[in-house]
Amino acid sequence: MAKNYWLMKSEPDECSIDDVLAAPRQTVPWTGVRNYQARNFMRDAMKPGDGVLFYHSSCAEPGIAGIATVASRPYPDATQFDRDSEYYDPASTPENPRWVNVDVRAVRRTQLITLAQLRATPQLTEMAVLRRGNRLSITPVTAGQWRCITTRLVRDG
DNA sequence: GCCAACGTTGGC
DNA sequence: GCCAACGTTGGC
Repeated sequence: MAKNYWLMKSEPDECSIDDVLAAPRQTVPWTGVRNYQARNFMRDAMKPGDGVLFYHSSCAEPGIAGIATVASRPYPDATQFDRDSEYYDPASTPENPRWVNVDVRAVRRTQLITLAQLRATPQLTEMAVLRRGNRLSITPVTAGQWRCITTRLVRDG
């Protein structure tokens, strides 16, 4: 099957692209997703090797800060069973887990492409993350959008 | 801190 | 199944 492409939001205060690059094997488990639509993307559509635009949100300069890749199949999110975790879900059981995550491996940090720059790019006006009121932490990216953005990154660093 | 937008919850 | 209330996200 062909590669899919995704945009994944992370608050840099929690986990920045540099944090992922500094992690063992430059890989982190993408835990804590508690939205069904975002979960379903991981569970049903993501494959190892898919391309990821690493987006920094809820920060001074929101935008795409790096390139990453999906590094595992989906598996149960361990934080849902951890009573001490802010992501603990008492309604979920190991026999019937509600939440899953994939692993994400950072490929490289890039020059920041700001939200304003994304909005100003005519080829990107249809990007899901730019839609009004969008709150999804994981959104699909088309091959054309991926090409537009990564080409720009190759050109500008 | 504000607030628009949207998801979830729970009473009915 | 409806829908109001509430909570969360996330840019500004």
